Parts: sequence; C-alpha cells; structure tokens
Amino acid sequence: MTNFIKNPKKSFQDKVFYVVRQIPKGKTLAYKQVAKLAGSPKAFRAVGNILNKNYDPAIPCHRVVRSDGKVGGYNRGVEKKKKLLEEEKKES
DNA sequence: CGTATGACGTGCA
DNA sequence: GTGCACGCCATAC
Repeated sequence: MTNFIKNPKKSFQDKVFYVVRQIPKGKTLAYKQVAKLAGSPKAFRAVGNILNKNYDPAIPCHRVVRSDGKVGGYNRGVEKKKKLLEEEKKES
C-alpha cells in the first residue's frame, strides 16, 4: 500500500456493496440478482469474487445466496451464515 | 496485455 | 434428482 488512502475505485464492487446493503433483513438475494442490480446480469461470478475478497461488516453478504437456494459460502464460515439467515428469517 | 482464480449459473448425461 | 463440465464477468499478478 503506497498510499494510506484507499482507492475510490468506482467499480463493480461499489455497485455490489450498494445493492447488498439494500437487502432487507430476513430476505436473501441471489448472486445473479445482485449482479443484475449492479448492472451486469452476467457478472454473478465477479459478485461472489468481490464479496469473497472484500468482506465488510456493513455489508450483509450473508444474505446473498445461490440461485439454487444454497448458502454458497461465507468468509466467517458457512455454518455461521446459515444460522444468521435462519435467525433473521424467523425474526422477519 | 495475457493468464489465472473464484462465495456462480445453466445445460446435459 | 444428482453430478459433471463449460461459460461468464471482474480482479489480481
């Protein structure tokens, strides 16, 4: 890191974060949907890739699941993600 | 610039 | 219904 400041890189990542941040509690969004909302319906690959490399506590990435209904993965542990989804879903 | 990787998605056997 | 292989886009090196 040559610079202390982070790059304002306005890229797909920003859109993905913005979309994921809008996901209401107890609701899950598919990677494909996120990619579509982000502007690239075929970039669901990049969506997962970005979330995986850039996990942020402000981003409910645990609400992003596969179109198959599977949780997919989670930086903190798939088990944790499943539990969070279940809890939020119950509360909702 | 080209190659490699990845929390995916869809199609086919 | 399950499993395997290919294709897709964005990022990193």
